[in-house]
Amino acid sequence: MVAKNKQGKRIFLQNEDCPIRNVVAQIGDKWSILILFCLVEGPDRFNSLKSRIEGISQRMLTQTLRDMERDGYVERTVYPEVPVKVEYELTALGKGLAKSVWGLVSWAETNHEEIRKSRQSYDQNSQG
Amino acid sequence: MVAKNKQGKRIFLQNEDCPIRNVVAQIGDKWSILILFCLVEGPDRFNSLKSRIEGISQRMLTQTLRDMERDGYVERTVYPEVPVKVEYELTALGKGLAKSVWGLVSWAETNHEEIRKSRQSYDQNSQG
DNA sequence: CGGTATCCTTCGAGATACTG
DNA sequence: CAGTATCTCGAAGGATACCG
Repeated sequence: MVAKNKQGKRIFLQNEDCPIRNVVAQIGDKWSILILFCLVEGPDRFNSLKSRIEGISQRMLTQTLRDMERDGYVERTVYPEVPVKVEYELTALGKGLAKSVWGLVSWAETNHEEIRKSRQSYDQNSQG
Repeated sequence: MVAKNKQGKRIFLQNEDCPIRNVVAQIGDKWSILILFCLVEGPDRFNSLKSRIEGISQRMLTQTLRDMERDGYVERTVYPEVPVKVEYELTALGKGLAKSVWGLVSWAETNHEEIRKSRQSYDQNSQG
């Protein structure tokens, strides 16, 4: 499962060994980047994240944090207080990811309006 | 629908006006980036792309190309020969996107192995 | 050659209820 | 507080057949 250039040379994989699929597809989900950028500011707790990211369900916050922990982007620390307190913090890997995603995000912010206009004009022309 | 920092300041939207969701979520799908990088090398035809991107179905190639055309990343040109020839080519916007995605992709390639190891160790520890 | 149209399965993700 | 367990629904995407 590979993509090739015109000379037939493999350019990258798309299976489970593919860096793109393993990184981009993972953080391309609905919530990962939002969580990533919340945690860039510093460690935060479960319910604080939940309230900062409007619209996320408890289930998806838990699941996305677990996936990010599994990938090594996030470290989870439990403080055995009563009631229990759990903090999530970016690892060095997570900070590196955030930094490298930032270029794409700022490009998106810069070009968002042009993209929106392109969609509008495309949708208008395909009405007739 | 916004994410906020700890002071309650909005940091970005997650609804239809959100640059991140509108760009990252779109190209975070299963095929967009693969197509994007195939077209970075130059214009290409439908069936050529189909054979270069192993595993993609005709349906998904069409659909993803249409979405990319709608966003303004790709320009579609029909040559009324017999049989018909259709070429897809990156626009300036598409080239800009490719360039800004490249940073993330190369980060992914660099750190892919570390991520893989993190997953392995996470999965081992959660077995017991 | 370059598509559409249709069917069908899988998976992401919201809602809700319960727990240490 | 910080989760887990189910249920459910809609969208994503593969397979297949047909078309200009």
